[in-house]
Amino acid sequence: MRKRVLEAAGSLAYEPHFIAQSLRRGVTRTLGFLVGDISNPVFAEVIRGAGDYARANGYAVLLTTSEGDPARDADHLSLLLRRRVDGIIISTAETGSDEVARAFKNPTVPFVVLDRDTPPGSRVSTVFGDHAAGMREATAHLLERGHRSIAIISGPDRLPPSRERVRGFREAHADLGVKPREELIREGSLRPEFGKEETLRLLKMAAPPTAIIAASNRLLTGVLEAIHLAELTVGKDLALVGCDETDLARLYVPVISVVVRDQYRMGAMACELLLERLENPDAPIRSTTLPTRFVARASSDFPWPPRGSRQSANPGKRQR
Amino acid sequence: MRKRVLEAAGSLAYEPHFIAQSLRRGVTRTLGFLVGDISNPVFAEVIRGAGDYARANGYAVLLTTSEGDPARDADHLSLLLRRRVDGIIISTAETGSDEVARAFKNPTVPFVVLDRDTPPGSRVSTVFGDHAAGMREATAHLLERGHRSIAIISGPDRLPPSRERVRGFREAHADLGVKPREELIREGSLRPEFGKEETLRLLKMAAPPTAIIAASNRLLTGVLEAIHLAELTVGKDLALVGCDETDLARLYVPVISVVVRDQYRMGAMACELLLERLENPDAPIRSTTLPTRFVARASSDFPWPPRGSRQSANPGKRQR
DNA sequence: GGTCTCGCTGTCATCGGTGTCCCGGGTCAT
DNA sequence: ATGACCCGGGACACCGATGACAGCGAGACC
Repeated sequence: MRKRVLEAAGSLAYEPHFIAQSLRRGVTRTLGFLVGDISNPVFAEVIRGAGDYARANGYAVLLTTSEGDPARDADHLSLLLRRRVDGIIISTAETGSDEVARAFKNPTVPFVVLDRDTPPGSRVSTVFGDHAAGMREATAHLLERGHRSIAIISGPDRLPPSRERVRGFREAHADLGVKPREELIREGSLRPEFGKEETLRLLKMAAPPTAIIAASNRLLTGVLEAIHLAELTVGKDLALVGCDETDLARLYVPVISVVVRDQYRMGAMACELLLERLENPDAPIRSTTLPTRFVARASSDFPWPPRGSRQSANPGKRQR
Repeated sequence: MRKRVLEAAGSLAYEPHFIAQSLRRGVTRTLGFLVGDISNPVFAEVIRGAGDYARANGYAVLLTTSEGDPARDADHLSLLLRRRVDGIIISTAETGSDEVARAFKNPTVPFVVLDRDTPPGSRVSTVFGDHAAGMREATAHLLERGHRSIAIISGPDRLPPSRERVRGFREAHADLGVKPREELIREGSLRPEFGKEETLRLLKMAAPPTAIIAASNRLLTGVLEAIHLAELTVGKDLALVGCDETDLARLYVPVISVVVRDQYRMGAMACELLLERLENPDAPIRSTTLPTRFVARASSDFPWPPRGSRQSANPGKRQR
């Protein structure tokens, strides 16, 4: 009997009306994905990871991007809720918004937060990258090669990836009993211009750093711009380390060492945590941390001071 | 009276149930966006352009990506239709799929096709970039600087951007009455590996090209890899031109000349054409072409043969 | 006073799927 | 023979918004 019905349905090319199903079941099988900054190339992979996982489980993804504007975060959040998405993956703008914080504390649908702090009392799952570990490796690598004046340019302290990267940087110094020079730690913003300005400032110092760490792929572009402006050469005049596997890092000359994370997996993991809670409403809130790894390359993998350089103990007097 | 009702609705925080509205009105105010290749960084901008325009008009965007697999194109297309999107923007994989072609001929919702051929008899709007014009400029620029052996590495002939770029390349030669060397025109695939292999092959020739044009941003990464492998230097041993404003092009040393298009506008335009047909069901099918422009930079903007080079008329014997 | 026009109210069907309930007929075990 | 049980089938309510329509009372005008 069942078979006969299915056959008939097949021959008539019957497809259930998705909207009617949604109305009846009270479930749309649609997820919202709110990214703060889609112009960051690494997000393409996160989106792909989340989208693939969602689709494999019969969910579709509504994508919105707030371009770093916290007010838009809130707008898009309510837009997604109005559209009755079943759950939301969110990686907000640099600055948080009150409305978003409120939504975290009293969520109407399950949330998964990506690499962002959640206010105390939040009832949301989280996925973090273990950014400190990779940066610790990277810093250790530079220290081992002889650098003692390492600069790190990072985003604002309130963003976990930025904060954790600085933490890893400090830990690596502590591991070796070396005191980092505090004036070389520049935290502020993820905008490439910040990377550029801070690098220019660093390079103008009496005792400039011998190595620079750009603690985000977007900062790296600014740092490189500044290095070009200063007419210095990476791998010769100074060592450089970036974050994330981008075309730029892979194809720059010299190839740039980076701290990498598995973006695709982050997206898929966020989606997994979300679906877990959707399929089983009383599943507990979970938090996951995914590893990061340092990849040493020509931009930093050489002894300091370089062989045959006229570099003194004070690295300030650099030849061109 | 009307005011009193609205006030009451406001004070009760009443929000119409989106799904019920969709069912009743037969319209979801949701668009589908199917991109063939989301790992291409330029798509982030297209997506942003389309998303912004859609949102400004009360539409949301369901994003799916087929990662270059034509079978997935078809799957995702039917997925979008099952979800009752009101219209679809589509930039398919490299190879077309029969099902997709059929959908173009007999669309159940309005379609806008981005930079892709449509089979004869299609009833869809299209948005193209004027890739030939930009490439013609780029080629003329190289010819003016003295190059007579210019190679172009492009995607398959069936993709309009690839095909048009080669066309522009030929036109620029014809404009100056110069015959391009046919063996330097390499059409095949957009995969970076193709760019790498073809570049290696070109550089091994008895009379290698003095300038290389990578006719896509993804090919550029492969071309650069090959140039590094061959231990040549861009801007000295050969001139290089790429496509699209990427971090890599902007920050490579030397800065890479590129043919650029306004990605954001392409996305917004696609969305505009789609909404035009949604708001007015008997609006005619429209096609738009958006301009491209060549930006000359250090990687190509120098006379050939370079000053003080021992380069002969035959550019094959290159010094390192 | 009668008629006409408004504006407001309440009722109902519809969009399409789906869970529930009930009924009748058949099978099986006791 | 009787009750337990299963299966097919029909009827119906419901999800929430919304367009249509009828009914009704108030005010305007002749």
